[in-house]
Amino acid sequence: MKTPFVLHIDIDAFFAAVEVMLNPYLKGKPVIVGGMPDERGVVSTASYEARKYGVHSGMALRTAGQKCPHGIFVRGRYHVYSRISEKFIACLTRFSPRVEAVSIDEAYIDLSGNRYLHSSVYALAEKIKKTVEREIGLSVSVGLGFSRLGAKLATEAAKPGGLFMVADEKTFISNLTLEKIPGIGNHTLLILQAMGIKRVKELERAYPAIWKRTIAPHFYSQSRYPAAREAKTKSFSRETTFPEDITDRDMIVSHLAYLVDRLSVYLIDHDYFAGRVEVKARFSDFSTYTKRMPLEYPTYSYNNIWSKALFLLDQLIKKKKLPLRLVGVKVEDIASQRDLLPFISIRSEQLSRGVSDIKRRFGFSSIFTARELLLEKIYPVERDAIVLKTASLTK
DNA sequence: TCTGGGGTCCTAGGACCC
DNA sequence: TCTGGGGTCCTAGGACCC
Repeated sequence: MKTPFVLHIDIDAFFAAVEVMLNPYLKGKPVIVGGMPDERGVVSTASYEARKYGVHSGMALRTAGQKCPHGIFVRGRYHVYSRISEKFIACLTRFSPRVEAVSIDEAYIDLSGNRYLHSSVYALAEKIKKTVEREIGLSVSVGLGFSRLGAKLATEAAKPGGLFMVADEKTFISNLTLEKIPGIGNHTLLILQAMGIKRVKELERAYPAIWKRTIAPHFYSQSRYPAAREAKTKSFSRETTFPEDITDRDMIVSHLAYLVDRLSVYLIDHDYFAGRVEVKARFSDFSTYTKRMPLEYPTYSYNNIWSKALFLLDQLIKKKKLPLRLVGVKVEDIASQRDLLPFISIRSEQLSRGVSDIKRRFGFSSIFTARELLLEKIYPVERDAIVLKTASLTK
C-alpha cells in the first residue's frame, strides 16, 4: 500500500483571521478585508461568516457592501500578514527541508524523506497542523496526496480547519468538476462547458489528448514534487487605480513618477538591476494596454527608468480618447550585481567617466574595472559594488 | 454591481538573419 | 515576376493565481 507523501497546507481565510486574532471583538462577525465598501477595489479575504452572504475574494467592494451591509470592512495590514507568513514557513521548515512556499498563506512539503521515521504520515500531518496552529495562532487546513495537485485538492476538501488524505488520487481527481482544478480558470471553463464537459473524467473519456496534456502530467512529471528551489522573483511592479478616472496629463505623469520612484528605491534597497521597463494604462472603459522597452543597460536609476517610462506612457495615452483609470509600471529582466559582472565592459563609455572621477578623487587604486577584477581572479563583494554602482551614476 | 495589486507563464505575430 | 524555410529575438496581450 502506497502512502501519500506530499503535504499541502493553507491558512484559513488568512487576512480576515489575522484581523480577528488582533481584535477579538471581530470574532464570529462577517469580516471583509480589502477596503471600504464605497471604494474602488476588491475583497482580498472574507471571513467564513461573511462568505455566508455570498461575499468572496475578488468581488468588488461595493458589491460586497450590498450583499453584506452590516459586514465589518477593514483595510489590509499587509506587513503584518507577511510577518506571520514568515513565521508560518519557518515553522514548516522544521519538519522537512523541502518546503515550497507558493504564496503568502500556502505551502507544499515533501515528506518522502520523513515518512519512514513516523508510524503514519497521517499522524505526522496532524502533528504539523497542531504545531503550526499553536505557533501562529491561526487555523489551517491540510491535505495529503501523491502529487502537489492531489495534495492541494485534498486541502480544498479539508476546508475549513480539517485534514484530508487521498488514498486513490486518480479516482479522486477524476470525479471532481473542472472548476476545482487549479489552472482552469473562467475562460477555459466556459470553453470546456460549451464542449459539454463538466468533470475531469468526462474530459478524459471524450478528449484523452487534452487530458494527457493538462491533467496527466501532474501525476507523472516532476511537477508533482514540491520544488526545493528558492524561487527568484522575475519582475517588480507598482500600480495605482485612481479614486476617480482622470484626464489631466500632468496628474497622470506625477502618479507615474511616484510609482517609478518607489520601484527605483526598491531596486536599490535590494541590489537589483532592471533590464526592461513596462508601463500599463487602463482606461475608463476598463480596456488595458501595456508597452515595454529595454533599458539601455541594466540599471536601478530613477532617471533611466523614468525617461523610458514617460515615453511609453505618452504612447499609451494616445491609444484612446478616454479618461484614465489606472497607471502602472513594471521592471523585468532582473539581475543582481553578480549576474552582471561579465557584461560590465559593454557599458565602457558610461563606466570610464565615473571611474576616472573616482580615481581622481580617491587615488588610482580605489577602483578597478571588472576586467581587472577578472584578471586578478578576485570577486570581493565590496569591489563589485564599487564598480557597478559607479556605472549607474554615470548616466 | 463593478471589476486591486502583486506576481507567473504562454502564445501569436512581426522583424530579421542565413 | 515571384519569391523557401528555419531559427531567434522581440513585443503585446491573455490566462491564471493568491
